[in-house]
Amino acid sequence: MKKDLVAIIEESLKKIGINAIPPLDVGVPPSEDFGDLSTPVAMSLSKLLKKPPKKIADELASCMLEKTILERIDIAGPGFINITFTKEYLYAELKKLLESGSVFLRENIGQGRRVQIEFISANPTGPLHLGHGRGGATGDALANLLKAAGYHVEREYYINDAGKQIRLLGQSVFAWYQKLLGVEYPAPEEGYKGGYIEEIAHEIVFKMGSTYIQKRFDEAGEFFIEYSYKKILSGIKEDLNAFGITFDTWQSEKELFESGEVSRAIEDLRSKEFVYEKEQATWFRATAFGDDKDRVIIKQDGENTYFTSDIAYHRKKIEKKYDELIDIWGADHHGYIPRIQAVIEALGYPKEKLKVLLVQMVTLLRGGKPVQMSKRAGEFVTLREVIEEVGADTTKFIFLTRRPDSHLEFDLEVAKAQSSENPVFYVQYAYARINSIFAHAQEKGIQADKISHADLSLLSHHEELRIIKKLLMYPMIFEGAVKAHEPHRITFYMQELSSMFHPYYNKCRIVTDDIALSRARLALCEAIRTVLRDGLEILGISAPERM
RNA sequence: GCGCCUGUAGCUCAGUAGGAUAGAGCAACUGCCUUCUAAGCAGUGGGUCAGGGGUUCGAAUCCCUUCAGGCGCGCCA
Repeated sequence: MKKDLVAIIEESLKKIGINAIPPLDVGVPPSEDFGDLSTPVAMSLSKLLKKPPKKIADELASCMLEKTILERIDIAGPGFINITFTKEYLYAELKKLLESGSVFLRENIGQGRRVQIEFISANPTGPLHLGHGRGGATGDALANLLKAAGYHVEREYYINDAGKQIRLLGQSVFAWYQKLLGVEYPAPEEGYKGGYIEEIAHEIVFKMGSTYIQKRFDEAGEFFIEYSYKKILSGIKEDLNAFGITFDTWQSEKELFESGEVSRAIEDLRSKEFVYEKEQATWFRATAFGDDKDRVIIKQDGENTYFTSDIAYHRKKIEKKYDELIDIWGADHHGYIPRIQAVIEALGYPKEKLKVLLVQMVTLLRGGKPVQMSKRAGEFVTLREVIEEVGADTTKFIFLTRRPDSHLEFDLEVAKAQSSENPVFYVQYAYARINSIFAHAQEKGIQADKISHADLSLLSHHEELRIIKKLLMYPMIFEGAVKAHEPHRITFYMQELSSMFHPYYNKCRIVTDDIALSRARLALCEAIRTVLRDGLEILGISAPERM
């Protein structure tokens, strides 16, 4: 719909002698009475052409008038050009939608370009919490969205299975293990304290007995570290499975060290003179690329920082020649962006190669009161608990009705209480309802194959035309969501479409004795179902056959 | 102190890359199930877009500033 109009406007602009065509702004007017689509192009050209907007609009309109798909062209307000399509055009486009389904709905914006999206990447030192859930829902939906738009998308989870935190995890479990066997052993300072630490220790006692009793940590540590993080990682994978999120690749940090990629990355930067020694430490010259200060990569004690492996990790990613890299981070890591972009540039790539999408913090509430969370103290509500309490679809939907950069209050009581009237069910119910209509139609003997040949011109009710127009706007919403990397636009569209379908259902009976009309209406339902399915699939939310 | 994000209806949030009369859900109130699913429908009320300046044909949106909240500013991750 938008594409056709843009083509017409461009052609008309040329006719009135404008060849340098600016990016055309086409949108939906504030009121349906104004028309189907609208453009302020006459106003934006006014200064350039030194003519009043209305005059330009008049000239454009007279060129556009000869187009047969346009029913009406109105010039309104300060110079808006409002256009209304003919019914014939709407029916023809609806027919295309019915015939080609997602091909019609999804603009091929990616053209096969390769994108990698890295998200969640929570340390395997404890279970996932709600913040990871938000990052997960967002990353997964964005991946689905870009894939639907013709990108070749890979989802990656980066596993921080090396370094200090993971050792601290092993020590925490080790201390519990000794304690369970009656040996007094000090828990590490700043160690992990959740109940899951004790559980893992129990498991080790059960499996290994007293093999490691009264050993020193540096004798037994490797076993405890490995066992613990692998256990936690498999728990994370189960949680992700319950949340309906999958990854294509899992990159281990440890492996980056073992394969020598970390040292190669450092040597690479050193050879470019972006790495130097100072005060018994090794530094990366981040200030050469606009960061506030240089950053340590090898500490005085000879240990690497987390940043060191991140350099190697991003080097590895960038050398895989993706067209675009997207990292999704919690907003508390925002200060880290200049540093990692400095790495990208130091490696000889434009910093735009990596896009970091920040997802804001989630405040978890129960009945309006904040739930205190501290990972190390072991006090937190896990993602799994939230999924079990309010449901995966509802949880995802709540995340996907917000912009990523909005601070989110997630009230467990509200999410649960609204459950029966939650907008997610409103959308899913529309889908289930349509299935039910089709089941009923089949009982009445209206065959599905006849629906595709329905006489769509019988869809003449005001409600029906509104719905058709809404359906035809989907590609436009889709395109906007893809370009802005904003899946939530799809969510809002889904709600709007559903809010047209339900009243229609109540007002106009779909299956009646009038076979021809029934077929036409079923065809419309089929189109709605197609769009709902497409949108829900992108959001990663289930489309239930019945409810 | 500096940096990033946020401030829109009682609550939770949208507002399409500056466009027309600022929207939705929830909550509140009134009606509707012998007909394809009432997780639905029809209707009512609800606003100093945090405050103040500026940019221009036009600002919730861009710039400056004040206020409020969140998060960062490690040889932690």
